[in-house]
Amino acid sequence: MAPGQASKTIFVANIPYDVSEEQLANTFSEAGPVNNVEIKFDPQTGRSKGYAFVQFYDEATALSAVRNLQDAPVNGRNLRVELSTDEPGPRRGGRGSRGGVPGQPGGPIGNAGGPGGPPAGGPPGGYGRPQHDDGPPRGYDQGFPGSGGRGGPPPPSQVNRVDLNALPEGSPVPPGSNATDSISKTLAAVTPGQMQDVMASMKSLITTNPEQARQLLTSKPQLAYALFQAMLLMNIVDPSVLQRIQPLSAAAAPPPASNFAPPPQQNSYSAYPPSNGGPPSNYPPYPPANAQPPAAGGGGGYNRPPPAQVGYNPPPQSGYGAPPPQAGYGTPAPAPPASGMASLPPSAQQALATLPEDQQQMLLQVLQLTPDQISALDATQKASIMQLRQQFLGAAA
DNA sequence: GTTGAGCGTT
Repeated sequence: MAPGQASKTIFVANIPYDVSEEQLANTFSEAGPVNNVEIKFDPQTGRSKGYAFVQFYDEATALSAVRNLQDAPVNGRNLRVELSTDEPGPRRGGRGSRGGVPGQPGGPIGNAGGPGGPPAGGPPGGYGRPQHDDGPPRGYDQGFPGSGGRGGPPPPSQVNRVDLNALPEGSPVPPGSNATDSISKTLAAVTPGQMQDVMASMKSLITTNPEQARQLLTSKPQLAYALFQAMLLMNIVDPSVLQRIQPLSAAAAPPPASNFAPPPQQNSYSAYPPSNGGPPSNYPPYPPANAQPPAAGGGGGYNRPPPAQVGYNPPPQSGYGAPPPQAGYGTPAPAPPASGMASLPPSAQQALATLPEDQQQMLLQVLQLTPDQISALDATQKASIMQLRQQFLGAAA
């Protein structure tokens, strides 16, 4: 290894036996995005050995953690924090497929099976390990499933940085329209390619710099809203997700406009606590344990629960109510108004006017469905149609 | 109580 190489991983000792990896992740995310946390367990007793390894995405953050969280009190003990010196890999008996020090850890992720690791299932010692993991058994992983190719922690050079201070304020909402209308219109003027670009960038930011992504989305709720809308348009997210978050949002805050839900704030993605300077928000110390009991799973570290259903699951393929934008649904060419449009509210007409004609036709049909016709559809179709109607008709839906 | 896995071979 290169001389003077610092480790991305810190060694944390003096951890109380009853502290979970999640708590540690939470604690150390104060220094920066945490890649992985692994408390070491005694395989015989199933008990924590009182120390852990916390991996960050870069050395600087690891150093910062050593400085800032040295002696941090956790459940009545003061953590001892040092840069880790040892590698988990090859020196221990096995033939090291992890030889040496990789430029980047290919390590903490990509474990196929479930064996090994500390007994997460049922430690005899009566030490109750908080149950949160399911899925990939290795460590506390950050990152999204799905496309993108690389699952591992990005090298610092690839970490996305957004200058949050340089963001434009956005344009004012035109009179006679509301924010959600404006967002819909803006989206309608964006080509699928652009939309995908934005998605990819956002995904990348979330993956590499979750804290900033959180700040971004929190401080620019219109972005969050637009992204969600885009995901619906692109069939990345099933419209039924809407049904699930809507009551939550409505209960949490009064709707800003007559339309539906504000951006999904702290729903399933309260990843990191505010390190500093973030917008005010209430964080639970760590995600409440109201999750469904996972099957005893997993060896290694703790996996931060992924955002519930909002994965990259391609929803229904066919027979799907919403118009899947085939090609160029973004062309902002103002088409001549279709005939039935007069029956729509002005804001809906405006929104429609930004769409290509074939889409206008389709939307008109959807918007003008009678309740009887709608109720004849299956649940999925109904959901997407309701979504469209709400989008274009607002309260009139 | 204080520096970490083993499986099994493209």
